[in-house]
Amino acid sequence: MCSDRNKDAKRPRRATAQTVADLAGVSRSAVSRAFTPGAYVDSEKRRRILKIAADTGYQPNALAAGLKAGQSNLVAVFVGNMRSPYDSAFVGELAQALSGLKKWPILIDRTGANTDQALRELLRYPLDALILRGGSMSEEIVDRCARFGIPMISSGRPVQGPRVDNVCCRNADGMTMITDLLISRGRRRFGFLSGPEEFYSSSRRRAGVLQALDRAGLDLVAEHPTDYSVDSGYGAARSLLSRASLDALVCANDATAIGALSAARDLSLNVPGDLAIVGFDDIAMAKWPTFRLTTVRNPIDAAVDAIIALLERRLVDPGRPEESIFLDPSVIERETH
Amino acid sequence: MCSDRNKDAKRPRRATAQTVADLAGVSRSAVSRAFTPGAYVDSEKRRRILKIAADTGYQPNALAAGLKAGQSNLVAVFVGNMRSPYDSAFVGELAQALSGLKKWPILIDRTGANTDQALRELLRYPLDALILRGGSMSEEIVDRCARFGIPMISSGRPVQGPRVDNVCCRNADGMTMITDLLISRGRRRFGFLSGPEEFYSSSRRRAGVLQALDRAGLDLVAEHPTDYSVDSGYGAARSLLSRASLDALVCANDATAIGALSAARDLSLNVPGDLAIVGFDDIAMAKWPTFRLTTVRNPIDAAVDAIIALLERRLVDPGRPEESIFLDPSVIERETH
DNA sequence: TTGTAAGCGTTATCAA
DNA sequence: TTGATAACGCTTACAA
Repeated sequence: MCSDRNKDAKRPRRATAQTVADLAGVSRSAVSRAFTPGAYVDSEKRRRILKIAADTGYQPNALAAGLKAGQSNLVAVFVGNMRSPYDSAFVGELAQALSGLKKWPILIDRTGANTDQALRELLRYPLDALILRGGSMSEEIVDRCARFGIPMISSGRPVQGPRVDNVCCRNADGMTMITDLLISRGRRRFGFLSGPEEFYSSSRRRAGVLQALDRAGLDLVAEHPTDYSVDSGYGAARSLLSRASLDALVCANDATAIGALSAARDLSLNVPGDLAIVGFDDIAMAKWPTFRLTTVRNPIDAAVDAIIALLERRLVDPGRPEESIFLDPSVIERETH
Repeated sequence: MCSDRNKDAKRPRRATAQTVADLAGVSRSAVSRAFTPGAYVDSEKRRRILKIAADTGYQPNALAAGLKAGQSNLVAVFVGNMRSPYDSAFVGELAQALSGLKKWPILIDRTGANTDQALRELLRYPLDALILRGGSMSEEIVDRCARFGIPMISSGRPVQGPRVDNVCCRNADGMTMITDLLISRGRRRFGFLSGPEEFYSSSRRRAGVLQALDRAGLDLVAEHPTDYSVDSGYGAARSLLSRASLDALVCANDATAIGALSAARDLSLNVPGDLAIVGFDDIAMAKWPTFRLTTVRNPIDAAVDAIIALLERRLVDPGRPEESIFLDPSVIERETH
């Protein structure tokens, strides 16, 4: 093929500090100072410069500024699965909070074909940090991230490593609380829908249920694994409910609880009359009119606040000791218990 | 393994091409060439350089490379609301597809406090493009984006402007198809739950319903606005169903259809016996066991494919004429019609 | 308060 | 095939 004829139709290069400086009759550094809060510039001159900048659409090039400063203001956000309501709400909140700090989230979805490769490519940018939604990720991949050398904040799975800070919900406590609630309401025959083995949250949540039952002198009557999806919750609940007589079904997350709720309905069980069903996370769907699910709130806002706080501290002092923040879940009583 | 020699030190600066060059006893340019596919380097030397790079953790600094090239490989993805299942699934798919192109999505959520400000700040990066999920955004904000001067791809709301390409689902056709289906099944008394006036999709979807009814010589019996949320769908449906006798309720999206489904149940209406309820989008929840919603598929995969294609073409030839790709929706028959 | 000049880490060009 | 060199656009000592 031949060379393109509209080569001159190239995208116009953006205005630079020099462009503005020439137009304003000042030096390039004056322009830079006009954009630097607290720098020494005659305030009248600054006004003139900013005016011309606005007219020409000039903005300091963040690539050049970042190169100079050794900081990109870019933050990788690595998340398990954007199709999970919890993860996507988490990402939305986080993106908002980061933009307040003028940090920009680059989104990486674990479900991508070769994420490892992609993550490595992304590291060509001198990222300020890597924020990991590790609750929905395997230990292996999380550990790999911790070795990249950039500051990391892991949410949902505690990770040991240099410059790795942690935010984590007290999963076990949450489950103990809600199981206690069910016990106090007279439930005695408990079933449990567990999460994927490789997720940290799964084992902690299971431990919480077992602890509450143990203290009450009760045994788990039946148990079934799930992959945390609605469908697998549905299947697991059907199988469990058809082979055991239960009066309470604790589910490792809301999605499986929602599946279980549907299964109970299909089996003509009365919820909460015959059977209590509870979940964990308090995703948006939990309060939908059809479900009104009693659940444990895994607070996204608190998690995001904690991440932001840890990030700010780490950026101020990169050598500071690693820190972990634990979040308290709370029971949300709706209509399925 | 993990050497932590400078625990008090500032974050170590990353290895540069010079570091690797010195170690390998070659010039900086040789290192650069080793990382440039198809550049002239002795293949043995390249191997040695890459080995040393791997050992030192060297990767070319994307900020410097981008500064040089006048291209950042960064793409802004501006989305209406990450709490909407459609938008978040869209973002997930898009992020995956972009990483295959080595383009990195920076996520901006419209619901942020001062998004306009944030977007402007983000433009300090020489972004390759701005991808806009405009279906869930007002015209005003979309037009503002079109004026930023960087290539833009709008999905879900056609936008006129230089270097603005469009991807859009044939909303009206989809609604016409599903309304035709209901008519062919004998439905005659139609209600409609409309979307927010300021969203482009709302009016198109409404037009599609009206066209099908018109051709069949039917009138819309009743109509109620929503904000596209489940709750507003629930409220709108309750209000509509209590004042009009309907045998079909067409909803402008799946969320409102799901709300309507719950309202119908609470009113002891038999779906689909007494009343058909259908939605639009085919979000993940539409196929959940409790809903099994008949709906119109608004194909995310096709939209993402189209966006990627448009992006590639625009990057190759920035001056090319603007292009629009229209996507065909399809009816998904489940159990509510 | 202002301007000059020296990098930041790359890559493209050019001469060897 | 290789190495020196000149940008890319910015910030910040340092000098004026």
